[in-house]
Amino acid sequence: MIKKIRTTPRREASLSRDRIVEASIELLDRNGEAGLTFRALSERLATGPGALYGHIANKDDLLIAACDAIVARTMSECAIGATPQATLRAMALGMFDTIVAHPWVGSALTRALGQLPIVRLLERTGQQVGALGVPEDEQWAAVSALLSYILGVGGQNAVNGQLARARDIDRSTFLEGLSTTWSQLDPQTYPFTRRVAGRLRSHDDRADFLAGFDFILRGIERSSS
Amino acid sequence: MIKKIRTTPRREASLSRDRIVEASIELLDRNGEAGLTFRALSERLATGPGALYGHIANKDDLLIAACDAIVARTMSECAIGATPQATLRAMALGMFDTIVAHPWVGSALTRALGQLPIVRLLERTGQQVGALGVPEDEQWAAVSALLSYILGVGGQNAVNGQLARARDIDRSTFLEGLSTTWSQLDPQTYPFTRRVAGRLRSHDDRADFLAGFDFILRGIERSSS
DNA sequence: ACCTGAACACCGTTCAAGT
DNA sequence: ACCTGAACACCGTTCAAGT
Repeated sequence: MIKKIRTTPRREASLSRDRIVEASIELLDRNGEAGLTFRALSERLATGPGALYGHIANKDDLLIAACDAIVARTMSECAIGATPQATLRAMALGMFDTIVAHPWVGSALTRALGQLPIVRLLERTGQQVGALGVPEDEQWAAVSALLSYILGVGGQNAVNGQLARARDIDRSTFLEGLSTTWSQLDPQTYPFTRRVAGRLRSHDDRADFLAGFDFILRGIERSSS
Repeated sequence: MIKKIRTTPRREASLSRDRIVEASIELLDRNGEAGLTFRALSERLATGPGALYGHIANKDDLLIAACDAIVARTMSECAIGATPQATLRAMALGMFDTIVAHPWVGSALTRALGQLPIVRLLERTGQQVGALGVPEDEQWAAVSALLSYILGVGGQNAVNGQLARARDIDRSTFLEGLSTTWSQLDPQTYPFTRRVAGRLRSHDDRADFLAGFDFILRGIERSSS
């Protein structure tokens, strides 16, 4: 007896939350936040848009789940340093780099208030701040400052990346344009902005990020000693 | 001769960018980011959705313009202090309060990279950091740290506010829920989060914000002295 | 029990037609 | 020159019907 030949390709596996999240990440990485669509997603998974609602609550839920998968990976990969400061810096840089690689993670994080991806960051930050010797009743302030900063820069980098994709401008031409716009501002009301306009093109986001993180660390150390 | 009686109400004024922005702010304040719709907006202005495109480029442009109107007002209202530190703190608190009052401003700001509302913040911050005595080549790092922090907290507060509106939960019941969720996490992997869960309900966002801002200020002072 | 996909109630944006 | 508003090309989400 001859084996029956399939006319439609076999589905890789049955639909599951994990497969949906994995496919979402691919779509988000390829086309940014606009690339995640229930129609595109269901096509990729060879099903109908309605089927997805059996495994996820809605689009927000899906985006946060995708974000959490990426954050969990970053947390497990970034190094534990010799000192709490080093561990915190490694985590911060790890997040910076993943947001550069997956800009949509930056905007997803800002919308995940209190949810799992944020809790992962909160926990690691909290443990290291404790190890730093900050008294218990000052730990929350320190942790929320560090986290707010990471999320703030992350959000900026997200725009950076999505803007770069939207118009398919490369980063340096965008900065070039911003630099000329800023240098044409009124010198009376915008002296500082005009002054930094020139240096905009050559600056290093990653170094600036780390410098800012170190300001906060130093401020924390100073206040608890 | 009898005056002709109008059958439709007279338009207040002809369509203009300012009137559109003003109406947008009212819609955003009333119903959040979801409330700003070209249909709702054109109805409010007694015109068709297409007419708006004569005065604004697209929805993003409109949102940033509305955001800038609010930020400009805040900048002009917040006090100039006796010291650069005091002025910076007043500006930061002014932004915090306006974002609490207009949560959509928080998310609009994050998407306004390099645009007018950001430039207003950048300029004032830069001038005060200069007055603080930070050497020229370290000013950019200090300014971008302070700004990233403000934008980071602003983004969080925006979610806070929009989340409160979406489900019409009040803030304390939301924190209550988060507090119980966090306190049920695995004690082995989430000791810090569990520990702070209890204090979540009673904490003061505004005080935390200021404490974090002061960490950065202290870090800046320390590194440049 | 789970999937399917047409249908619903929306969006932002465009553009021929009007004034 | 400017406004009008139907039309276009999409969304997220639902739900009767299928298997």
